Amino acid sequence: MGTTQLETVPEPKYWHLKTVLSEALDSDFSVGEILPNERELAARFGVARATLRQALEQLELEGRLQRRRGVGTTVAPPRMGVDVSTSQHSWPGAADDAWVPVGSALAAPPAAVSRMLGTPLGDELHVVRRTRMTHGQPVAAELLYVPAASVPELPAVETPSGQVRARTVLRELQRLGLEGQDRAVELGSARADDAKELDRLPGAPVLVVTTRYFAEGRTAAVSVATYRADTCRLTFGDSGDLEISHHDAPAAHAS
Amino acid sequence: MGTTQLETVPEPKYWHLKTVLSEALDSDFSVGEILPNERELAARFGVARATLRQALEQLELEGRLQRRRGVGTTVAPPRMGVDVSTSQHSWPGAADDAWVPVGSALAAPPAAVSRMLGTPLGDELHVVRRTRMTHGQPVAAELLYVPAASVPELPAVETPSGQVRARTVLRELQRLGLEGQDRAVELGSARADDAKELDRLPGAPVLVVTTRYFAEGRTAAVSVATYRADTCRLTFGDSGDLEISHHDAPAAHAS
DNA sequence: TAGTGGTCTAGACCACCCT
DNA sequence: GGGTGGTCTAGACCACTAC
Repeated sequence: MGTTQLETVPEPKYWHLKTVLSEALDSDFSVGEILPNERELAARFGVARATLRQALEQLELEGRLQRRRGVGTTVAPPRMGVDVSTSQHSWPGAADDAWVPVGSALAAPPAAVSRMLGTPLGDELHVVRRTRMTHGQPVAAELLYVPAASVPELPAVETPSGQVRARTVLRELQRLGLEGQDRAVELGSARADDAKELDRLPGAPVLVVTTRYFAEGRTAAVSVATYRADTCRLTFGDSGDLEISHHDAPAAHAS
Repeated sequence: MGTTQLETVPEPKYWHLKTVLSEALDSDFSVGEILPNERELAARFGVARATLRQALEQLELEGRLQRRRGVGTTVAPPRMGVDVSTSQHSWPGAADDAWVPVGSALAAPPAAVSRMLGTPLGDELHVVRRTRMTHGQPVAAELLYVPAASVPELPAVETPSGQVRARTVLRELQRLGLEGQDRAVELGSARADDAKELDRLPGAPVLVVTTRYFAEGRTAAVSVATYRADTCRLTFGDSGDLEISHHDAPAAHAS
């Protein structure tokens, strides 16, 4: 291990701060413990509050910290594994899969969803809102888009328009023979309504899971589920008990 | 008494700004086009540069923008779908799966990896670095951890320690009968070395895909792959041609 | 060398939670 | 009311890229 590096790269302060804080979290704090407030931490490290906040934001993004306005900053528990495996060949709302129907209404979907469903842009369809709970905490908010053609038996009149109607739409869906589904995951930021559902601020980072359900030779429904990125690790397969601490642990670097 | 409360909730400036910019991107700009610089944009909207930057950061997080120091801010193309489906029952490096071996060395893995492999903490093992290219762009950097027990035929001496050795380790891996694998996805921030590989700044948001490979009744190898979160949408199944524009499009809100 | 985004500062005020 | 994190400002300097 030769003394390789010159002084070439001045590391940003917030980056160094993040490292220091991360190590402090490992050694001096336990889960749930609250940290000193931002003004004091900034003073203690001799930086501006904005700089300190940049470090805290990174740590929150990595799921190490949890910050709540009016309360404080606490050490977050390890991320929970949330199973999103696609193996189960069943419609949403079938065996009750930890999702709780919240409501339903007729509305026009975003353009991207229209495209996937092959419905004319601006066409209204059933939109079912559901929430996924794990350990008593909301971890995901979902919008399920169901074209009227997929639930032909459903009365066209829109009377209940609430939780009751949501259950009705889901029940009607089960009639269709599910032929397959596929899934995509990407990073997004929470819309205001999803953020509220997830107990986060608007713009919070989320993992967006888009699922297409196939039946009768076409895309019969589309689900857009937003998972809290700070608290969730999405698992595919039987890796639910995987325990990953943090990706930024001291790493082995291959040349 | 029709006190229809307007504006009881003042929307943060950066949030409103993000919305305005997002719409402008849709209507007035095309992919690859460069935006006015930050100082001018801030002046044009009558906000401080820091506030404008908060909006730009959000848009970059959502994959709408791309910013490069010394160059400018450009409109990003839609995210590319990257297949990470686990169906293919093959070891990494088998049918050459768009991954390019970069190097290999002996090193001690992070604690979380040791735990998954069941190797003593601090034990050295083979660490293979690979890069995944798509459309000529690097989209992912991977560290593949292989315990010596999984490649018994490999000479213990560490001579080549480069790309040659990486290929050797991968070739030896194929000898084992792969019994299964599972996968987990979570949000992380790029370490300095991964960031360099991905042509991003340290701390850039990445999707971390952790894969466990099972053989001979145990976990025979672990892969930690970090994908650029700004440019990639991870797809599972045959949804590679899915085209999702942006999750924040005008949405239908169910009650 | 000129222009870009990235980092940093030292303040101020606001929204929210608790007691 | 007192304390927390969230937003915002108006500057300054630095690192990088391209010409």
